[in-house]
Amino acid sequence: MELPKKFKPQEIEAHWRQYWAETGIYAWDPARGREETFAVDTPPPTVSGSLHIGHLFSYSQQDFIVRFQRMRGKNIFFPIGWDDNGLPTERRVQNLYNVRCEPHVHYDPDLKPERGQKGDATPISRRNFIELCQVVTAEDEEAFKRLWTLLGMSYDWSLEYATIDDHCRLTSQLSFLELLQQGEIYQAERPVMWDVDFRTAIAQAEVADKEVASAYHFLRFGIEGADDYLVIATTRPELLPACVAVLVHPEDDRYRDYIGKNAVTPLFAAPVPIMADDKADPEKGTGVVMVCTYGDQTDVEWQREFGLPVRQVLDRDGHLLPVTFVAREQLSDANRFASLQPDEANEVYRQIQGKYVKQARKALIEMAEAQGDVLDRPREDITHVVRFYEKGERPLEYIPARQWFGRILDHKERLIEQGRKIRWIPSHMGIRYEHWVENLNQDWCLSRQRFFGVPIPVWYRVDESGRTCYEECILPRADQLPIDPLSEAPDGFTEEQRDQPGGFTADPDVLDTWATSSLTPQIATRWAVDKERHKRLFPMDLRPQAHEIIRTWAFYTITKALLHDDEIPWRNVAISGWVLDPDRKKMSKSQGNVVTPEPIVEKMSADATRYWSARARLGVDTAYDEQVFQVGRRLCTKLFNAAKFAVGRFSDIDPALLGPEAVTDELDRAVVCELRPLVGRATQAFEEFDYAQALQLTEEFFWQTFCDNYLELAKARTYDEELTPGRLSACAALRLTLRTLLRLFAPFLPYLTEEIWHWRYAGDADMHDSVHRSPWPSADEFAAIPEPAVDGVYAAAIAVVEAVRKAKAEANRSMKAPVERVDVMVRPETRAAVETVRDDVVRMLHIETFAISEGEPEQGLARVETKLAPPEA
RNA sequence: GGGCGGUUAGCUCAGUCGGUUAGAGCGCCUGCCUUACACGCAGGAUGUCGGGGGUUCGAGUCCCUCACCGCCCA
Repeated sequence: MELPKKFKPQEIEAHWRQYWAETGIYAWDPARGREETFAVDTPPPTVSGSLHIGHLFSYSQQDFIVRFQRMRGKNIFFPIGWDDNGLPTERRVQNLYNVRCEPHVHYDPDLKPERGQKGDATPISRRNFIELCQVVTAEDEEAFKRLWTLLGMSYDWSLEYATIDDHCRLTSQLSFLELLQQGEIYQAERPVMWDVDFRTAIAQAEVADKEVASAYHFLRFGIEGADDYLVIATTRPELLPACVAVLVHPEDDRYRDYIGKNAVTPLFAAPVPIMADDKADPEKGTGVVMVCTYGDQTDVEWQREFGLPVRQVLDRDGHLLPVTFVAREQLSDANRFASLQPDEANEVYRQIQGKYVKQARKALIEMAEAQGDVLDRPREDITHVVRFYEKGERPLEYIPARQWFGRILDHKERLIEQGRKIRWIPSHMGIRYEHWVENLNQDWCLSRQRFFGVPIPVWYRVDESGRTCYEECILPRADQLPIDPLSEAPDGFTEEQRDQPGGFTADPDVLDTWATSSLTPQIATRWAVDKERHKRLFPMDLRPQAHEIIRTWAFYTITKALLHDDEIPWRNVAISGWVLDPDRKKMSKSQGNVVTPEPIVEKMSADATRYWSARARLGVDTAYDEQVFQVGRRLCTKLFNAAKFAVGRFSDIDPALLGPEAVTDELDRAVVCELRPLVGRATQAFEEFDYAQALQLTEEFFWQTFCDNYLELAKARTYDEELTPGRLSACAALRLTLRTLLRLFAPFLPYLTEEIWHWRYAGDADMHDSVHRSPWPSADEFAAIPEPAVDGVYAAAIAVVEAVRKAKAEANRSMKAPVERVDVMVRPETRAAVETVRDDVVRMLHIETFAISEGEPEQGLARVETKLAPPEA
């Protein structure tokens, strides 16, 4: 094979990318046993999210570990999927086509909306909407797949899945039915955290706290039967009509006398009890708090604890519902709004009814100002923390709704135990998991009032009066899955009976995307359809992921594994850090500091990109720094050149003459002695998932020991005209050392190492055609090479070389400048080592006279005096 | 407010069990086209290891404390 003259990474990478695809070297072998298998559960990326440099970073980090394990002989199970179901896709479709899903709109088979339309969003049917989602995700998946391939990810593409595909829907629905049967899933009507824009319930894991500007409004509440008032401070005056009680702290002397009386809300004149509770913070506002339906989580708790009435004023869009105030004696279950002055209250409410929260707030405050005796004092601007849906734009509301829930609060202790059985890298990430579980305070809300997701596989009976009987679920058989209850009728019913008295109705909701994403191990093992295969792959060995999804992906996956299999899902979790912008800020689309990955790979090469990722240890955030890519590129160039040279020195010698037994020269044996601990340390680092350390050690050895020193020392012998033992020894040592280094670099630089491998190593009997299936280096390979007879051979050579080089540098002379005389003084015990390397040193440095004497050097191994030959005129 | 992580050369980062004079790369300076590589080679300069206190024969490393930065959770 003719060696290429110039290093052209793009050509090399394109070539080997194709080779890997054709040879299928990354395929999992289902025939091999569990103990020799290494199974990886990679979180499928959200394809509708934008690709960014962080993807390259964390996904290549998992590939380093996987490639190491593959070379250790493991049968790698490394599937990849796409997380396409859920809100990000829906939102992307809405924005892309300017459409809005309206379930009551009829399906239009010819609908072909154009992208980038302006104006009001077009309402389209649920089915049309889902079809658009599928179009968009298919495109996005291609973009991701292209990037992973470009980057050299060693996935087994035959295991590819998408969280909305048939198999994933089947798995997710089966999980739902199993847990329902186990009693781990239940229905309840209760206030849930609700995003008014997306019109859906969400779970605790999807909440993001944000600091926002707000204001306390100080409202005077009258006291029933007394000419007195209390001042409450509220940031949500629009909920005044929903007020059901007033609370103070039991120890708060200011208000002790009011407890047990009734307060009267301003504007609405609703009588509400004044009660005491520890959770009323005397320091906050005036120390008097109004309880509403529902201002926040505490309101929900107070309502439940005190059995307070529910006065729902917000609808699912965040508008104020129509309500009517009546006199207290006319109160009924259907009408819970009491007022001492119903006419006035209704007049006030009419001004805010139908408005959004913010406008209602404004209108109510204006009315309060107009009344004169309602506002106690001017508003006080504050900032406070408000809960948002992580993808939402307006604060969450608490809206009562019937939902499916998964029991997690009952299992907190066990979930913490499960977390402790898993090795977290770095270990403090496990603490974050524990804290998350400890702080859980709600069961998992599983229902989403959305469209592009896995349908909840449930129908309900409709009784003769047309009422939906939620307590009478009709469930599909496992062999019917996946199923869409909105388009399929349950056994024993016909489609005509849908939504009819005496018939059935479908649960219209889809599952939380995490209900499916939490099953990625089960999806990949095919738990739903092949229990035998599942057993052979589960628990998996590794879950690589980023730290922001510990509370979601890791947590829910651990939960599902516990509930289904009473197991941990994986033994190790490797947490990658984030890529920050050069100012150490988190990259985000809104800040405009996102780096697009594909051009980077094309410009820098995949290997250089991977080098950059490999320099960062697990869990450590990294500032985006193009200089590091340059370092990677230089390393590649250096490796290319060094390999080309080394291979060129031995390529015309029969490899049979270049086995370990040919390494007879003491210096060559000494460099093998340097190599041995490198292999040991790099292996150990990799075993501890510290690929960065392995790379650093390898790189250091390669550059300094191999290139700068050993190659130069051995070079002269490789130019011997005859096949002398010295030449053979040098060539054999070069061949073996480079062969080892290539494999140590292979997980990081898969393209270049594969290229070089195929120059001369692919045919080695003890190796594989591909460097990536060849065995990871071990000390056994060098067992046939004895250690040098005397100690310190390599160090002795370096001591002399460094001194002479320094003399040349200080004289501003070329490194090839001839040296008239070198006098080396060493301790007697070092003399033999210097004698050993004498010839190589003399030839390398162009020394005419080389004298060794014994003595006591002031510092270091040797005192070296160098006399350069005079420069030629 | 609670928790976790970090703070080492101008920049980006290593630093093993507490042990010699604290390291690398980039950048900077001085040279060198050397039969692999100038994307290279040789040499050089560069530190209050965030501050303070403690343990120890000895602390970048262990303990306490403070400051600042980031993240997670209230």
